[in-house]
Amino acid sequence: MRFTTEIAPLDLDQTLGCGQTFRWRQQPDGSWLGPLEDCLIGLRQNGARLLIEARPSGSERSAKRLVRTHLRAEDDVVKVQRVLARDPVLAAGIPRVTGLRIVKIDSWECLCSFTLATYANIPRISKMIETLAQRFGHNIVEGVSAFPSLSELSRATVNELSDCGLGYRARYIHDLCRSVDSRKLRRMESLEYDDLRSELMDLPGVGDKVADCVALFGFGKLESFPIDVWIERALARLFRQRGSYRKLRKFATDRWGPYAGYAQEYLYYNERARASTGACLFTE
DNA sequence: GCCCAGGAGTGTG
DNA sequence: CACACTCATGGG
Repeated sequence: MRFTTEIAPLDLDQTLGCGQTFRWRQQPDGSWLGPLEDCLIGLRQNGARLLIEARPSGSERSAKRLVRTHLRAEDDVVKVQRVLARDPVLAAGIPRVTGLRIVKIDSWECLCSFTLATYANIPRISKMIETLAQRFGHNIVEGVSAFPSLSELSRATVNELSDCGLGYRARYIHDLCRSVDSRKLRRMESLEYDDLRSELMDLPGVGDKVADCVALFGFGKLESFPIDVWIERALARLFRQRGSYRKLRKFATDRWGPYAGYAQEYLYYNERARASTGACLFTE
């Protein structure tokens, strides 16, 4: 079953390919394939129109909602960009990333994904997540499995997790499964950013950066500003800001307030594009 | 082979 | 609070 939905502005390649998600794969024909909950979704962009294919058959009804939630279709990114464009450093580059959207990831999957993302490169992170899905998740269609639920992943021993190539992160995931339950996750959905952040940081393997990533992508807190090595470089080069996580986070919060998450996304995209192609959107 | 990765935890000054 | 050190491993 194929159908369409309208999300604008949207640049699917930028949004799904920039490294904020780990399970979307671009196909040789340019379309994107990835699992959302119990659907395998195929996406192709035609201007403002998004072509959706969903499997297995019978899942089409929920697929459109899944896609719109994942791509945060209701975000008023035009307003976000109008506000952020007042920033003299961001202003010049924003017209080139208008279709780059923050994604919304399932909170449990997001918590695990960014806990795994410590001290590993993106191809490896993707592989760790893929292996966990195949070994402990449930099958969606042939060859594709959903990310394991909390109860599914709780059955894994540390050794089994190590065998998935997690390294020292096996212990983090194992302990995470025993520090969280579905009731706690549901309650965290209702917390404001500050309380959510401190609760996340109480979890094993979750520090400043992971907590902010999970708050942003897993719980949709757009004021969150995760600072990784790329953002550190961007802040140093473009804004002459260096120092502790706390200090840099305060700089971002004071400067971009409720839209810090989108500012982070633009800076992250730019910094990585700069490293790989030399292209640079923002001026110092 | 070498380098480093969307860091976190722990111990020390 | 700031820094140093370790963690376990694979992708580029």
